[in-house]
Formats: sequence, structure tokens, C-alpha cells
Amino acid sequence: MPRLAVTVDLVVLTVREQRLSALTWRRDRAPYDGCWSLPGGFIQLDEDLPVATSRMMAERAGLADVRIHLEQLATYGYPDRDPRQRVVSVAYLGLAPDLPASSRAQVLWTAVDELKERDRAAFDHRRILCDGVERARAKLEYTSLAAAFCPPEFTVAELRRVYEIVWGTGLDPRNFHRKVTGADRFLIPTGRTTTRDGGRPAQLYVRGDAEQLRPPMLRPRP
Amino acid sequence: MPRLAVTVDLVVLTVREQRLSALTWRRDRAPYDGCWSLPGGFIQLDEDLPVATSRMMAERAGLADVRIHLEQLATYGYPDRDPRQRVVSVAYLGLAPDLPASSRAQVLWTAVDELKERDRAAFDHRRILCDGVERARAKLEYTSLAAAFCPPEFTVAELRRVYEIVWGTGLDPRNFHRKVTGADRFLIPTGRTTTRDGGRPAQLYVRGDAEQLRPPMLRPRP
DNA sequence: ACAAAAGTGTTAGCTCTACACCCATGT
DNA sequence: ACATGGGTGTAGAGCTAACACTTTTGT
Repeated sequence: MPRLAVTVDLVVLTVREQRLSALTWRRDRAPYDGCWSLPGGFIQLDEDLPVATSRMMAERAGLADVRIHLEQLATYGYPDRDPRQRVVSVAYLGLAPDLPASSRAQVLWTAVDELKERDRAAFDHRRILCDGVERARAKLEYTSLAAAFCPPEFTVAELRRVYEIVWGTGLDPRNFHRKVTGADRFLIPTGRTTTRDGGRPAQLYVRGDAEQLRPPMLRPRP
Repeated sequence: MPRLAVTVDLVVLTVREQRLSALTWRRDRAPYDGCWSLPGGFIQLDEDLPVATSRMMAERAGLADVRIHLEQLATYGYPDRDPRQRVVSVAYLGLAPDLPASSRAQVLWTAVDELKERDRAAFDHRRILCDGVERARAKLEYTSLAAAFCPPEFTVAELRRVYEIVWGTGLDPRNFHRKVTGADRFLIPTGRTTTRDGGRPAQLYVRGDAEQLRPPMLRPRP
């Protein structure tokens, strides 16, 4: 066995059932038997990191052919983080809409709050998860990434719920509406409407091609 | 020789002689003989990444015992980036005041503009450098990191010159002054003054303990 | 008719920008 | 006296937060 290995680990987040949730792998062998871990695995010698990430999404997360936003998060490499050998892990952050459950029974969506409470994380994966959640929270402020949590067509209220759930705060529906519909190239109206949220029919939008959100949507501070 | 190696590479930036400059290593052997590269090297099996970074700062950059701001930048790992073997590089970004030249003749401060023009970079180090510069530019907006480019005591005008040189833009001295002196815990006045910039004596400040800059100092946009 | 949610208008307060202007030093 | 850069004041534009109000549906 080589003495040094590189892995890719995935923090895949979504909003489902009114909670911010992450894709977790239920371990069934030592070390950390029975603990949750992030989906991931060793890179191959001839494989680029984004390619390895896509392979893990398909093989380990059970999400083949699903287009989600993916970006590199950080790299974790202190010497004894894996008791078996020296492992350097490159973590990637993925943001996904509320997808059907994974095809693998071992892979589950779990609310982030529960994962933080339960002291059953393998390796340093709880830390990696927290870093990913914080990155997502921060990026909602000044990018259009919140739409990555939404289905292809969505309403302003659904987008607002994403912000409220990820940030854990309430937002004024009226000011929020003005802000996101006013931002350049963030939301493209489809012309269609829906009443799936109750009340007056709401416009349906698709994601625009803006990446930055200017002016930013700042989190309410205490 | 092992088939997979992990290195740490350093993007160490400073402002000297009115230019944004980076610490570069002049290569004297294949591959890329004669090209510039970033200082860096292989991690040891029992060595944490930040520890390896400090060791590279001392051994390869010739900057032992110098306290600078260091943060992880990104990880680069496509398979043929090093022709000898598979190398995954964890890049770190360092921001330093205008330090004396390195103790090693092989290590030089070079203006970033020149490094981008000259097509003589080893590996993908030009790309890593650009990512580091862009990270630094972005972080000046909403953190207090600009002060990491300044000596222990500095004036508001010196801090402003950091912003102007890193961003390549002019800033209004009066509005800048109001903004940075008004930000909470960013600058602590020492009570001393200096006339080293000419004109009326300027207050000297030391860095405060704020990490965030609120409200942010936004770059002028076209 | 009523509840519920979408969406618009309004106002007070804040921040940003642009500049006029004064201050304290070296020459 | 004058040049140089430090530092303050101020008015207009734009943004934000808070909330009253109208619109359009389902029941």
C-alpha cells in the first residue's frame, strides 16, 4: 500500500423539508464503523480532481448525470486524520436542488443540524461539513448561488425560503422581492405562474447567467 | 520513487517600489530549467500542511521567523502538471510587508505584471499566481488584510497606496481616510506622527484586531 | 366573504461620492 | 510665501429597512 494517498470528499448540500441537508455515507466497516462520513474516495493516478469529483458523485453519492454546482472547498491534510495511512483530502462543495433520494441505501440526506449535534462523524468530516456550510452561507450574500438550490423553475418566495433556511433568519418578503427581481441577469421571468405556494399566483423564473449579485444580499446581523 | 506526491507551493505577495510583487524561485535544473516557479516543495509524511508551509517559508523562501499572513489558496492536481510524476499541489497565499531581500540568491521579488507577461513560468505556477493575486484583490474589499502589506506602524496614506497598487486604481484620499479610520477596530492610533510622506504630519497607526471590514471597501467598477 | 400569499409604494435613515475647504509641515 | 500631503465638512444620489397597502387566487 502506498504511504500517501489523496482523496476527494464531497459536501453536497440541498434544502429539503425546510432544512439544510447534506449527503452522508453510513459507514459499515472500521475505522469509524457506524459513523457518518462524507461521500468520497481515492483519486486515480491519471485522473484530474474535477473528474474524480464527478466519479464520486456517480459511484459514491449515487447521483450520476445530475448537474449541480461544484466548487473546490479546501484541502485537509494533518497527519493522523486517517488512522490507516497519511491521507490528504481535497474537499468539494456541491449545491443541489431537492433531488430524489440516492440510488444507494448507504447514502442519505441528513439535516445539517443533526449532523452537527450527533458526535458520530468519521475522520474530520464534521469540520469539513461545517466549512462547507459556512462557505455556502457566505456565498449567498454576493453571488447568485442560491438559485442552485432551486428547481429549474421557481418563484421568488421559494428562493427566499432558501435564503431563510440556509441562514436561519427571516427576511422581509417585500424587500427581498424587490431586490432579487431588480438584480441584473439574476432571474429571468418565464411568463408562467403557479399557485403551488397558495395565495395569489406567483411568477415563475429560471436562473439567469449572472454569477455576482450586485448589490449584495447582506445577512441580517445581530 | 512513489507514484503520487503532495507539495506545498507559496504565493507570497508584497508591495515594493510601487508594484505588487511575488516571491519567485529561479529554477536551475530540468524540468523548466531557467523558468521562474513559486517556492515550494514536497510535504513530509508526518507533517501537517501549515507546518510544511512554514518550513518552505524558511528553507525555500529564505524567510525564517518572519510573521506574515498565510491562508490556504487552492489545490491543483491535474495529472500531467509535472512531467516527472503525479503531483498534487496545495497552494498557500501569503501577504507580507516590504521585507528585506531573501537570504537566498535563487529567490527574488518580482513584479506580478512582469511575471504575467514573460512566458517563462514552470508548471502551472502562472495560473496559481494569478489565482492568488485575484484572491488578494477580492479580500481587500471585505477584510482588513491590506494592513498585512504594511510595516508595523503605518499611515492612512500608506495603507491607501496598498489598495491603489493592488487594485491598480486611484482612490479618493479623503473618503478613504474617513472610511478606514471609521471602521471598527481596523486601525489603532499610536499617537505618534510622521512626515516621511511629506506635507503635514500624518498619524501613525497599528493594525487592530478586526478581521472583517464593515462596511466593505468596494473597488471602483468601470 | 375571507385567508393567504404576491407584489407595489412610501418614507426615514444610512452610506457612498464628489468636491470645497482648512491644517501643519518642509523648503 | 508656497508646495505638499493630511484631514474635515457638506450636499446630492443611491441603497436599506420597515411597514401600509393593493392584487389575485383558493376555499
